[in-house]
Amino acid sequence: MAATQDEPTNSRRAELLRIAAGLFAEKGFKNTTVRDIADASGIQSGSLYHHFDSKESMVDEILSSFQEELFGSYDEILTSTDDARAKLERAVRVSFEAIDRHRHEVAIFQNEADYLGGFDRFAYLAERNAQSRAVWITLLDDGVRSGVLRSDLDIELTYRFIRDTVWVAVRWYRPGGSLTHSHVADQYLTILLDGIAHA
Amino acid sequence: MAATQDEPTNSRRAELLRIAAGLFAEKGFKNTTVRDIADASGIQSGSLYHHFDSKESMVDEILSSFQEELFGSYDEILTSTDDARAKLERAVRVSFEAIDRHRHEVAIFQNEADYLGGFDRFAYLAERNAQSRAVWITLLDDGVRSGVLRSDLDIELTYRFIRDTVWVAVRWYRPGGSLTHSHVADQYLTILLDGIAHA
DNA sequence: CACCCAACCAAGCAATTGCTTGGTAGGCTA
DNA sequence: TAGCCTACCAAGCAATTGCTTGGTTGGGTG
Repeated sequence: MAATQDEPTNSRRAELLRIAAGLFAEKGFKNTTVRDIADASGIQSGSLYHHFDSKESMVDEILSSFQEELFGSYDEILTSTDDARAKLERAVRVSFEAIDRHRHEVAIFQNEADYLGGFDRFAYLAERNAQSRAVWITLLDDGVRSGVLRSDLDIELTYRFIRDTVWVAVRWYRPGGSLTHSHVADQYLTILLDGIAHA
Repeated sequence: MAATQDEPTNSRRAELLRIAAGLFAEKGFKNTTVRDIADASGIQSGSLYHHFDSKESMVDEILSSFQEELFGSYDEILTSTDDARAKLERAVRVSFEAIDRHRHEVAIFQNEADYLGGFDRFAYLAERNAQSRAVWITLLDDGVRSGVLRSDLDIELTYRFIRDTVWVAVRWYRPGGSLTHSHVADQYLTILLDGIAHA
């Protein structure tokens, strides 16, 4: 797991990471060459190695710092005093917010977690995945127990459906477009909670 | 678009395609080398070129023949005499069935359509995408018009949610596992149509 | 028996890959 | 003014890539 040191003079470094994240998200990690990143940054490929150890270090920093922020938000929800339904709604909204503010990072995680997870260095990705599952299962269990959610649900399957549908939105959602992330979250919660069938 | 010629002696060819599909689905297209495919097939990498023009030809055949089958199923549904709700349910079930029977092909399409779509040769992927959208939008419109579905739905967003949630299941669904594709379809339709909230 | 042909091998080529090396420009500081 | 440090360049290396080439094998067919 990479250290995310926000030292005074890392603006250039941070910019290079942003550029790399965009390329990784768009073309895939392996499919993006260090020369691609260098070209997009207006420097030579070798110059990247003044800032970073390797291409792997770049994704590492991109992913780990994003995950840290995201799970901070989840923790806030879990420890809040909201009721089960409000917590579930907040978790969904926070996720769409993450897509809005960090679409490159989300896309990279969605597309590359399987591949990267194979390396020791990225073992934390699997841990984060388990942690995320724990959050959602807790929220769903609480929902059923408190009578907010239907009791005939297959919790495990429901978790997968929510997780997948929320995060896969990163494929088409574009910040600044005609849809805001909160509008998308509203619509999604409507469908998820009450279904699309006429009452 | 590749011709899918089922000539008498193409068993070896078909087997190589199946092996390639598995690798493309698991590791990605660009991330799978012709040597990987050859190793998995027990032959030399050069020998693949006795059967296929190029690595691209292989995905091409894999994807185009799958798409042909899938859209045949969709057409059957559209031209059937079922009511709006039954058609929608059938479309969902057919999709989960496709995941069950052709998970490699589905996974490849989900993961590589963006990348491959950039090449002229794979322009048909975008056409198929549009065709698929037309199918779902038609089903949803009919549903709203006939009163089966709620009229306050954002049809475009609803389409995206259904499409994404259905197909993304290929990431975790495993044929022969504890869940059958029809059980998954049942649960999904329950959530989709009636929601997860307590009535 | 002579021939054919599908299926393969062994070797290698040109391009692309991640990364290394030795050096330089220019702003800041003691 | 001397020294230092950040950010970079120019060149290239070893490995890997998709694909080509010329040749071999062995089961069938006339």
